[in-house]
Amino acid sequence: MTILRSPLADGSARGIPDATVARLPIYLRALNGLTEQGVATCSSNDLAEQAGVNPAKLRKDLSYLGSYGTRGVGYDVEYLRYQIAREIGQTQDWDVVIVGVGNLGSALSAYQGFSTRGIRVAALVDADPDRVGTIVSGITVSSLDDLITIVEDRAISIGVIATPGTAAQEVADRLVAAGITSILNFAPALVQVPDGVDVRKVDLSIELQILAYHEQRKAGSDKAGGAA
Amino acid sequence: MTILRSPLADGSARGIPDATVARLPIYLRALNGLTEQGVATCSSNDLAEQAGVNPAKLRKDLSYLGSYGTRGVGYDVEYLRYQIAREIGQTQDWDVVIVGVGNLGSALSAYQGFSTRGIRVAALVDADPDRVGTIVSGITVSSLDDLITIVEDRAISIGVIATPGTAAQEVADRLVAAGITSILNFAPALVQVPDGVDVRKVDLSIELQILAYHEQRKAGSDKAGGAA
DNA sequence: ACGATTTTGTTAACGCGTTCACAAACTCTT
DNA sequence: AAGAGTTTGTGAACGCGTTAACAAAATCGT
Repeated sequence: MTILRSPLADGSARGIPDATVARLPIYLRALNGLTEQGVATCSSNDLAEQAGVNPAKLRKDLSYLGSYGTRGVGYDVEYLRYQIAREIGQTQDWDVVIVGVGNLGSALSAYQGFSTRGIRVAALVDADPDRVGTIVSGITVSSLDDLITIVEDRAISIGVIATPGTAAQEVADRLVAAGITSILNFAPALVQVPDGVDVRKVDLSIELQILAYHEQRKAGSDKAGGAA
Repeated sequence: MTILRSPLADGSARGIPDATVARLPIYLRALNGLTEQGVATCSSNDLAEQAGVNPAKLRKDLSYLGSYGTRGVGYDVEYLRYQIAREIGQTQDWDVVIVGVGNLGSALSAYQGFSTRGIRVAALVDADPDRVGTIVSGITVSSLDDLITIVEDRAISIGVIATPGTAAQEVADRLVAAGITSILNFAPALVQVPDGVDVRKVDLSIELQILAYHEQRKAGSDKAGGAA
């Protein structure tokens, strides 16, 4: 239980704010775009525009990583790209296991965007015996009962829940029991996990419901769409 | 151009914070769960636990809508459910058009969670002629060129981008031209839209990259996984 | 009827994140 | 070499969201 936070013991910056961490992949993508355009150097203004953020915010975010720019010049695109990639662990590939090979799980397993961002779908798992053994996106679907073996053998630390909401907690428990310490939950249910396990939630319905709220607000000004 | 914000002219509360709006669907789901369990009344503690938030936060959120609870008693589940549903526009169904019927678009069109949350996939659109005319989730795929007609005929105000990143801006432009005023963007690219159009972004890779960052942090304590 | 108990609605403090503004540091021109 | 022009890195102000704390208002028990 080495809980010691080690405040900047080595060179690496520690304690990067969550909001910044969430933006680093965006910067990385923007830098990749600049590289493809043949841009070798960029200012914080350039990069901020590419990433769709305030330049000051960008600079502050980068300052948490270190001083990788040059005053009066800007940032070396390739150098900064590598530094961010190293910081967020994208110098290596991360294996993930997807639980639930329905429509969403299948789509995720085929998602093109993962491989270029250091994410590799290493295994597919489903509870339905009819699905076990079938091949999806080139991967043979395994049984949920084999989860522990799969996770241990391939040293997987990230799991994705793409099941119905009713199965989410059960799956989460099994993932944790298998040694998974990070979970991305697409199921419309919140899962309880022990300390030390990270959970992020993506809720497709809620995103649309939020948009619907704003739509109603817009319409309300004109036609006063009351629930008469 | 009635930009007047009308500070609580009628009964409806105005200016609900974004963070609160994002949680209202969660409360709604929690309330539905309580209804299914046959619970008729609940305290803020009960509901907050179901929703996975702080009770004080829940009460503050609800206070933006009005005073729908009873001191010493709690909230009537059905009554509160209706009030929230009305506030976020879920007393009606919202039609959405999904652009891009690849793996992700197909999965979204089949997603069970939408219908129970007032979201109805009203149309599917794709630029690929081979896909146009095929039937996906019971819906005939239309051509991207027919977008304007579809949106106008069915009075759709919400669009979903489920295309590759390279097509995202082009699709967004077409959606806006067709009259769409809210966009949910799944493509790994940021899109520019004029004022008055809301865009929300869901980035599947980034969610996993954020988890990978934390995984690296965890592992770093033990094996100092340096990029030597 | 009245005090004890429960629970909401709200105010105030706190913390985090964003943004501004500017000194430090670099390049370029003359 | 020195000043003008750029651009980074960061300290400070600001704003939003979260949380704690408590008064107001209802029920319950006697």
